[in-house]
Amino acid sequence: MLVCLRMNDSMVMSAPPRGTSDRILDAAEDIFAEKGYSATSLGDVADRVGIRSPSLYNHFKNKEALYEAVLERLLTDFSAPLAELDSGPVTNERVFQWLETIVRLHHANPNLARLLQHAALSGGPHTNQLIDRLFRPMFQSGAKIEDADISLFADSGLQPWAVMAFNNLVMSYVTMAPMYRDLLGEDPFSDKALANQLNLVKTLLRAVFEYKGD
Amino acid sequence: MLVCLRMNDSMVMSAPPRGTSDRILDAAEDIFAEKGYSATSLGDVADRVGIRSPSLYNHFKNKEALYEAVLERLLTDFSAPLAELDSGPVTNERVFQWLETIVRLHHANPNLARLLQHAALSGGPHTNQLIDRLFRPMFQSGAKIEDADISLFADSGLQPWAVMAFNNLVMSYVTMAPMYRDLLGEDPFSDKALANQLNLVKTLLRAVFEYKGD
DNA sequence: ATTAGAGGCGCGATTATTCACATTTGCCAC
DNA sequence: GTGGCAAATGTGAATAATCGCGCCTCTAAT
Repeated sequence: MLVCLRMNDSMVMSAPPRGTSDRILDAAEDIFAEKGYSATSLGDVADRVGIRSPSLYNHFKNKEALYEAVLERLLTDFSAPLAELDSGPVTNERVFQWLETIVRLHHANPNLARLLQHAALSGGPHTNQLIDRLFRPMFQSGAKIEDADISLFADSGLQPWAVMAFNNLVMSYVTMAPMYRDLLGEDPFSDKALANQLNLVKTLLRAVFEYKGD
Repeated sequence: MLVCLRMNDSMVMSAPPRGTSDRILDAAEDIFAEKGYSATSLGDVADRVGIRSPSLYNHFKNKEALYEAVLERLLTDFSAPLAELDSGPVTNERVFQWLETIVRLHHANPNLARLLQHAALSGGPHTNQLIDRLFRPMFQSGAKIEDADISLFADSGLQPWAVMAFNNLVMSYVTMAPMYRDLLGEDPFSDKALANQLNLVKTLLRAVFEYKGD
């Protein structure tokens, strides 16, 4: 027996405004990020969306295509803010901006870091795609270093490793978050924790800049 | 047709000296570290050992018990060298030793870091066990900080976060190793890379110690 | 001869994927 | 509005592959 045959405006507004495809992407992103590609079952994804797993195939060709779509959406979200920082010479100030940007991005959505970590661990075929889109721009951007403070690691050829080290510092905070919660008894994604992380990581960067070698 | 009915001494020496149980542990450790618990199939483990998967049950009760054994062996390997550092007051010099020790340990066997990262990502029931055995001793060891240089983060309550940051720096180098290989074109586990990593991470620590705040 | 350890067989559960079918939705002529 | 039609989107059933795991047999070394 049907009670309501027609929807009025208020019902439209209270309903989730996102399409099914987007809701599938949301659910799949979370579960892929948590369990990795092969341990994720399409049944789990479908359950979270509230549909049966065969219905997924109305929106995505197969599991691999769903993963690619999740990755694509994440990469575009992260690439845009980072591309802004790629113009002009690399200065002391710009490095601080870059660091603060990636900290805030990964706090706002931890899933890219988690997906990347899964890919790196398994060494699967998705690894290269992530490298090309996220990391290679950081090194082959024609950006020249002009600030003398950054020359600490430049001499010894350690600079790319140092950049990756700071990047890992940020990403591992996110991928280790459940452990932080249990170990230190604090929500690692609270505003307070974000401020802590920003403080810590910028202090570290400042120490590097002000440390004039041995 | 059997050609050799009895083994002589030279044959014993040329054969792998380890028992089947140990070879299973070796194989399982690698595969668990690579794919995580649920994505690891006992068939893969058995294949690498060179036996059929039901034979595994002659040595381990089930998949979970095999994982526990792998974890136990890794934890004992890592706990011993770190326990040495836990006696006496925490000095500047001792922190450098701790850092060098964990870098060398994780280079010698990257699997613990990978296993830990998988556990942290999935937030599974193994996480707490790892926390208790690896990290909690680092914080609740009655060790008192005596060296004034370490007081940088002590005031702001950031110290445990700073310790975890340096720890993550080391572990993420290992868990991201495949990505380093593709991105920088170098073997991340070569002796040269180990020296690089030690140089970088100790420079960072020295910078923190010599940086006297804002 | 006893026994540890390996192989073969197969059950039951889960997985990705397909297919045939039901239902809803957007749209257009009237 | 109304009727109808096609496309989009849902469902249950079925398939083939894989997985963890138990049972039984065989073999080789003590």
